[in-house]
Amino acid sequence: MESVPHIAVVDDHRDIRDLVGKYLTQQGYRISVAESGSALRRLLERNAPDLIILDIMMPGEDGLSVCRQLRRSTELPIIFLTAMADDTDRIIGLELGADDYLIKPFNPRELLARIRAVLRRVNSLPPQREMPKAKTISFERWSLDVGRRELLGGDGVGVPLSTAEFRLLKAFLEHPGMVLSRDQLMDLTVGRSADSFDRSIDNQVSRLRKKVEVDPKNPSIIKTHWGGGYSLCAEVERA
Amino acid sequence: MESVPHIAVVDDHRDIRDLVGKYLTQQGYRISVAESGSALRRLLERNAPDLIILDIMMPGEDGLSVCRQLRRSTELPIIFLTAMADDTDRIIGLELGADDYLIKPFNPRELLARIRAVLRRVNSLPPQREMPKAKTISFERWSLDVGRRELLGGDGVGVPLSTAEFRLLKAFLEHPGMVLSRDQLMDLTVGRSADSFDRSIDNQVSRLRKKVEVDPKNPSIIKTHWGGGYSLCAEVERA
DNA sequence: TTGGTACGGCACAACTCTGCGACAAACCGC
DNA sequence: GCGGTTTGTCGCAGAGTTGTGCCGTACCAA
Repeated sequence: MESVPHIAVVDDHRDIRDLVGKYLTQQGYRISVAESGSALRRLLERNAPDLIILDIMMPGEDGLSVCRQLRRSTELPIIFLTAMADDTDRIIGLELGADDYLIKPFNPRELLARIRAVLRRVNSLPPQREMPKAKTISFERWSLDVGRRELLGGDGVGVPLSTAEFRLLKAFLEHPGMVLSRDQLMDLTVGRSADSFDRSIDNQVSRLRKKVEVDPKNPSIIKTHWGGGYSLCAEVERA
Repeated sequence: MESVPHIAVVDDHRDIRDLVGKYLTQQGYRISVAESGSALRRLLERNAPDLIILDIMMPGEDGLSVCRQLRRSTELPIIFLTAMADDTDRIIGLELGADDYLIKPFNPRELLARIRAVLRRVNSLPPQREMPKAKTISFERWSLDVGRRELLGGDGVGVPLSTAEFRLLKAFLEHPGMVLSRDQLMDLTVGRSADSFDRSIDNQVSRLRKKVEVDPKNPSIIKTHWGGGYSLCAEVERA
């Protein structure tokens, strides 16, 4: 989570999703919403969040079973946010592997504080001894050092990236080959949706191409899909 | 944490200590009790627990300041257990770096569930290898004497560092090359999270640069990453 | 070919983020 | 408590980045 933490809000009530989503967006988080467990699973496939806020009482699959299932495969932090007020419910929720449990009606600032507490714990980075960096993603003749936010050329020369460029490139590298619409790219980089005549992504792509492509006029790495978006066209290797 | 988790219970009321202690012992934990912040500190020296349960309202030093102080030096999980029921109190507690917050009167089973949730998270974390305690860390033409909290120049001249400066520098030296966000730096230095308009880190960086950089206006050791944070840009060597 | 739309790139304006001096609040040893 | 030190806040100036307008070009559908 080098950029903006990404939080998924799962609740069958639109107003709650909107409320929580809006508040957390305001607080600088990137938000995805889902109205059911299956919607959450679709979301996970596309774009895994750093934390999940989960309602319990939902029609169909309930939050507890969603949690149980998530825990089988992941360690994603989960915070229950629900109207069930009974001690026992809280205990069951926590026993299922949730990280925290907050009761509706809730104070948004408390939700925020709890989110931060959980993320703080999850992200606490262990001290590193050496410079050799952990996570780098290689493609073509480049390698992106995610921790250091630096793009290294095959010749070992570093190209400085701006924040937006870094996020954009990271978004591409995390979805290699996939055609990403401007809207998705906006979502992945700044966490807001593009209004219809937004050309900012085009611009960022252009800027990024200038740094990454051999011949920016004839891009070979970041391909344009007319009317669709862009895609990264390269073998990527994570190390 | 080898086999049995060790939990410290800090509360000025004997009955609470006994109650919680007994219950948790029954549940298979190893318990230590302390009736005040200073008692806790003595306990920490002898035998560090895996988790601390902390009351807020205590005569003398209150739980919040105990928490603040603990966070400066450790990442020990802390759960507040207290009668203060106000939202705001909870938020403050969590912002100070606590992991959870439970209100008296409480259901022991909920306490247990929350303890488990926190420990589960902590233990599932990175292999959290203990860093061999280095006495001094060298970089560029400096060496930091960690024990004496003193910065020695190549010419043997010592530069005094304030506490915050020392912590900041240490944080950088322990994560060389990494881009650290203000939030992470807050975490690493004072153990609390930064609210969005916090500029204190900028200031500390500025102050530190004045002591460390050859030309503070054109920093070469502590680099700024626009929109991202700061990073230490130097070979470090631990001894 | 022609019209309509989407994209590329340039340049500039607006904006956001940062550096840092100054000040005030908090802290600390006495 | 008291004076010195340290640390957080405010505010402004300056730096760097990002979005927008514009126009030329590429692409698609008749």
